[in-house]
Formats: sequence, structure tokens, C-alpha cells
Amino acid sequence: MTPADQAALMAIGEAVDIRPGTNLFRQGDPGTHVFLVESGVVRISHDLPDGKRQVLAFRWAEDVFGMASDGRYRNNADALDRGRVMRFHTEQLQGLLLARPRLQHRFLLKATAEIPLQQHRIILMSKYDVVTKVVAFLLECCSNGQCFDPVTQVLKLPMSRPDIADYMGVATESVSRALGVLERRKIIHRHDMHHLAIDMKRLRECGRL
Amino acid sequence: MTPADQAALMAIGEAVDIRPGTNLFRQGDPGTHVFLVESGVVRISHDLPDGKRQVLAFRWAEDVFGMASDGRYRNNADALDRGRVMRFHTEQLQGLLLARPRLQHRFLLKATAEIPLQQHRIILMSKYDVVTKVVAFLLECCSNGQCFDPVTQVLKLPMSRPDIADYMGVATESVSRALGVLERRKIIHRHDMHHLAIDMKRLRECGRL
DNA sequence: CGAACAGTTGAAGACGATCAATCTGAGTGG
DNA sequence: CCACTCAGATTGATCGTCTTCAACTGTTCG
Repeated sequence: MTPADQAALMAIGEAVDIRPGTNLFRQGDPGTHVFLVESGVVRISHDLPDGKRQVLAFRWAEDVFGMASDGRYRNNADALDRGRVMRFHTEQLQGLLLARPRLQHRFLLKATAEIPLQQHRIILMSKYDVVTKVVAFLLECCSNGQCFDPVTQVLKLPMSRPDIADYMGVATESVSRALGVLERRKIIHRHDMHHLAIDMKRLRECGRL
Repeated sequence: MTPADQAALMAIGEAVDIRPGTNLFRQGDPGTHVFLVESGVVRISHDLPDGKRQVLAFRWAEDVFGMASDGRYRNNADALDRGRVMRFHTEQLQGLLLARPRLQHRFLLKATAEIPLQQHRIILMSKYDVVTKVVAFLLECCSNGQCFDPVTQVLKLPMSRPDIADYMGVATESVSRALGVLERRKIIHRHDMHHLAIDMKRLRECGRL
């Protein structure tokens, strides 16, 4: 992508400041915009008819979200942290992409890069036990400079236990128990609910999938 | 996509005939081509270190597969049925897409359309019981004209029970039992292992997710 | 004809969900 | 400053579902 592409993209974008609790859209809303995270964390979730909820993704800096199907959003998007996202009118963005093949190609790569990630998640959900799921979740967070400080080895989790549980498709209690197991094994240490000291080497050993 | 785009695409493609057992690529192979199914069914699967296997998708007519990550295929692709696929050299295809924005846009739409499907699968795998998973699988197959005959109401399954089980993330035995339950409820009738008579109305009722 | 494999069915055991109780920490008002 | 409150997190006990192991059936292929 050229700097000109980057500039053209920003020219049609609109900045939105977010803070914990900010709702960007809900499932069923008309899908007018596509979003790009600049900073902060956004939770993508889906409510099921029986009241259960699935967290489908956490979106960090550089991530795109808000692609509609049949003109409507299929999921909810809520901010978990202070930050800023850019939003683009769908039609305007589409026009820009058609006019700028290299920019469109960047979006195509982003979209295809999503697929293996989702596949990894499918494997995780269907084949592994709760502890392994939580380990995988922690590894995913640690790979994110935004919430893991490699110096102090402390991970800051912006999401609640139910968020983690609904992301991994397990019960909240199971997440607690899994963290308990990891703490007893000296792989993590809970400073408080949202701050974990992590022994990366051991954690990675656990995560050999 | 214009007819010219279509023609240009076919011009760089190479037809490959497939039959049950044909392997198109294995995980770890250099990712030289992208594939497009013309007819038949292709199973996309991933082998895990512990010997387990996850079936990630069945690809039918019009479906694309074979996008590599870091230059390598991450999954296996095997034909389950007679048919034909087109394959395109990755670099050649990329060049064509950059030259033809509307064609590239079609690929972008295809890629983004995959994401909600995968999300649906994640929800299915994590929240529902075995019977519901099998029902969802059957509904998915039925929505495919290629293997479901709406007149006779007979579904022809090209894949084996282990394939179905590994696709839904359950044990082979559980698939058998789920089919038994559905048969006892008169929702399906097993003509033979690969041919099911289906009461679509009742099946859809079961599938209210 | 026999062997190997796919599918089905039965019995036992393990894992995680659920329900219920307790604990912790942050914010509030006395 | 300290008790109080409320929500989120943790821990414990029970129960149900699905996996696992094993036996048996039916089919295909050398």
C-alpha cells in the first residue's frame, strides 16, 4: 500500500473515540460502516436465541471489523477499553477499493489472514480441554504488545471472566478453575483479577498444540 | 465481474480432474496454487500432532480453497467425489487481481463471506449438543443442490462417518447415535450409509438455533 | 473364502456444566 | 477511617453428556 492509498483511506474515515462500554453496533443493525481499530480493544459477540452469548473475537490495533451480511451486522461490537477506531462508509470504502487495487489487495490479505485464525479457533474449541483453551487464550493475549509487558512479564486483561469464558466456549467457573490449575503449576500468578504475571517459557510449553 | 474478467481468470487456470482419494495438497507443502471447485467435493482437513484430525470444511462447486500462510498450505485437501477443480498459480492470480479490480472485489467478497460461516461453526461447536450439530450438518448439506434431491427428499453424503465426526468435532460413535435418535424421531430414514431420506420440515424445526 | 474396514450398539468412566455458597475488591455513605 | 453493599470471581458438590473401550454386524476386496 502506498502512502497515497493510506492518505486516501484516512480521508474518507471518521474517527470515533471509545471507552469501556461504548457500543459501536448491535446485531441486526443496518451495516453502514466498516471499522478499523487504532487503539483500544473491541469485543465482537453474538447473542443466541436461548440467551447464551458467544464472543467471536477481540479486535486490537490494526484489526478490521464490522463487515455486514445482507446489509446487516450479524454481531455486536463493544469497546472494552479506552481508545479510538476509524469508521468508513461501506459504499465509499468499496468505491475507494475499486479505484485503488493495491489498497483493495491489502484488505483481501487481511480477510484471508482471518481464515486460518478462525480455523485455529475451531480446532481449539473442538479438540482441547479447558486448561488448554485458557492457555491458548493467554498466549494469544501475550502475543499482543498492547496488553503484555515483556519486561515485567505482566499481562493486563481488559476483559472480564465471562468474556473469556464466552470467547472460549466454556463456563465462567471453568475459566477460574483453569487459572487455578495454572497458578498451582506456577505457570501464572494472579496479581489481581486483571493482572497476571506469566512464566512465558512454561506457558508456551503448555500450549504445544 | 465482467465476462472479460471471467475469461481472463479461466485463461490462467488449469483444470484438474479429481476422483475419490485424489490429494490436491498436504499441510506443509509449498503453497503454489489457489483452487476453485467446478464440480465434486473436496475435504479440507488438518492433522494435529497427537494424531487427531479436524475436518475444517467441505468445498463444493464455486468454492475457493488453497490459500497459503507464509508460503505453505496449512491444511490437506482431498477429493471425496468425482469432479473437476481449476487451479491458479498464486503469483499469476495476484497479478490478474491487481489488474482487474472488479475481479479482485469478487474474491474479497468471497473471503469476507467465509467469515460469518466460520463464526457460525464456532458457535455450533461450542454451544450445542451432538444431535444439534448433526442436524446443522445435514441442513448444510441439504442446502447444497449438488447432493440433495428436493423431489425424492434424499440426501447423498459423499463423506464417511469419521469425516462427519471430525467436521463437527465429536466422536464417530456419537454421529451414529445422533443419526439413530433422528431416525427414531422419524426425521430421517437411513436408506443406506450414504443415502438419507429427510423430512425437511421437521429437520428445520430441529435446527432452530 | 477370509480379512480388513466402516458402521452401529452397549457399558463404563471422565470431563465440564450447573447450582449453590463463599470470597474479594471497589465504591459509598456514615 | 471504617463498615456496608454489590458485582465479579472463586471454590465446592452434584449431575448429565459425550468419549472411550469393546463387541458385533455388514460390506468390500484380495
